[in-house]
Amino acid sequence: MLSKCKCKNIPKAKLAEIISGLPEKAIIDQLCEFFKVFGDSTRLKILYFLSCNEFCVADLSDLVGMQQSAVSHQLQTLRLHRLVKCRKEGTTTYYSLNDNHVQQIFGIALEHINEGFVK
Amino acid sequence: MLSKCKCKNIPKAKLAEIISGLPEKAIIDQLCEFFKVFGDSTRLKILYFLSCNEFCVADLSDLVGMQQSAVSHQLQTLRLHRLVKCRKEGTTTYYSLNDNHVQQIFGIALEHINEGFVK
DNA sequence: TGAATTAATGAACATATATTCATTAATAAG
DNA sequence: CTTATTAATGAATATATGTTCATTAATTCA
Repeated sequence: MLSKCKCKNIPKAKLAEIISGLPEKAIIDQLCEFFKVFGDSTRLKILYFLSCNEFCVADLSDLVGMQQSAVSHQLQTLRLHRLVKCRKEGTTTYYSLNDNHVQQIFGIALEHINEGFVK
Repeated sequence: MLSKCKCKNIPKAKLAEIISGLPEKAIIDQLCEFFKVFGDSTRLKILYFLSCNEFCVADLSDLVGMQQSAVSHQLQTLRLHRLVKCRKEGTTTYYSLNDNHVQQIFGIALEHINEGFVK
């Protein structure tokens, strides 16, 4: 490990500890997928609106200004990642947030963004 | 707004409030970009290692098992998003975390993932 | 000055992904 | 039963993005 590198200012024991502390691939992949979900403006808008109230697909379509199909596809990925849940009433499907972490995540992200203007 | 929708179970006043509360495009785009940075396994690994210690590019290249160029490109994006900072010493560049939110974000994301197994 | 080392950069390529279009499924209403 | 409505799905396309390869820049050392 670290064959070519000249950075020897870290004890081997600590280095081994760091390497063994790397989360296993499955965890990293899940983290990755989780963050990817937030990395799309349409999904972010949907999540914002659902953080205010439950909405049906047609509502969300209007609100985010995107076709029904596009919104439905995005809701599917949000569902698959358990960020939203839905209940059906006749032919309409009402979506709502399923994860209390969404708000926290947004808060931290906004802090980071705001710091960009301060610095 | 909400022309075709039958979901009238929300007062117009509240709806207007919700719509006006939508963060402006610039903010959403920034949020989006911020989360995209975390949506890549190579970058996640880099961030993990940098959360333990500072490392030079060659180190990180070995640690994440990826070519120097790939790591350098990813470090560039991490730098552009102010998640890492660097200091130069001769020809080597040492990178370290620049954002105290990274740990928090990871924590919340891990909570979400773990809940997936409980439910 | 010239060779070696480390990192950064640019172009090309391959893959991933968001959107659109068209269709289907499911339910409600006439 | 037929039509209308709402949402979900699949295929196709266009765009975005990560990695590699090749090169360049900057610094150190002989």
